Amino acid sequence: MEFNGRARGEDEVEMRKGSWTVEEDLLLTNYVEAHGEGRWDSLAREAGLKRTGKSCRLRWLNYLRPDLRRGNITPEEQLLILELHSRWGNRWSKIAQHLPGRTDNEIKNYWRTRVQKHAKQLRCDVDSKRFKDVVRHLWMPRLVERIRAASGSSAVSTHQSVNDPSTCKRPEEGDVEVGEAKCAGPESSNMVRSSSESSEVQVSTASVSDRFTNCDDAWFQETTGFSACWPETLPSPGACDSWGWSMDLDQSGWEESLWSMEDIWLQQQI
DNA sequence: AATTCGTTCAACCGCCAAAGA
DNA sequence: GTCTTTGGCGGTTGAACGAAT
Repeated sequence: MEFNGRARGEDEVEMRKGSWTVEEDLLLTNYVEAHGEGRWDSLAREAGLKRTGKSCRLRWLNYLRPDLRRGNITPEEQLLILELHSRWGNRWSKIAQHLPGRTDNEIKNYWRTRVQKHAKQLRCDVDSKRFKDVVRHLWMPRLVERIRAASGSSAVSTHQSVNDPSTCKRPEEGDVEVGEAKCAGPESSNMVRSSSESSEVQVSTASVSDRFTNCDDAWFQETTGFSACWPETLPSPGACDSWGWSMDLDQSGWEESLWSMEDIWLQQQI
């Protein structure tokens, strides 16, 4: 355990750093439950914790508060993160506001460990158009499919629904507002509202997936800023280099069961 | 069994803006 | 108007752990 000294008036208070002990967690939890959040610096002192206010705040928000959601990021949450990140970039706290029980730190870690890993595997920058296209055309449809499969409804041919205008459906009057855009479909139970940054935003995982399977590229580009450009003909599995990718997408573990290039190629042939 | 390597995530750091003195 | 304190945010680090060799 590390300490750092800090002058406070006449007192030289030694601040603890590093991992929190069970006793510290108890002290903080009991104090916050009795007195509420806020005034973290004085809270730390009054609770008898030799920690900075910032450290206490972080510990409470990221680990101790009772409404935290534990466990793996679900496909619905993944889809929402991808969607919101495409809109807002690295605004982790803003994104976290739309995932109840998840912290900005958790989402940031998810992005860095999972999403950036895929970009690295594809040998492209996470902010590049190519990677955004992969997210939009491979990853998100796959997530939608998984969500639909898990919910028991009939799976939609994602490629067709995204790219064939005849099967696409424009949002209609009365559909649910999502940011500046509209989407059709039922609301999920974890719908949240935020009125930050002047424009009211409503986002739900279900509405995002519905919108994704029901809408066309132009509309998607309008609402997300993605420049959709599904290739006219996809390369065969053995010809990935024509897309500039030498990565073997058949290998297992590309976001669990994310589509292999062969899956996509086969769909193209149907 | 021991060692190396890769991944995950809790915690820290630095910067910035808002509030208060 | 200026300085100080406080809290919030995004970026980064490092310990812990599991998998691979």
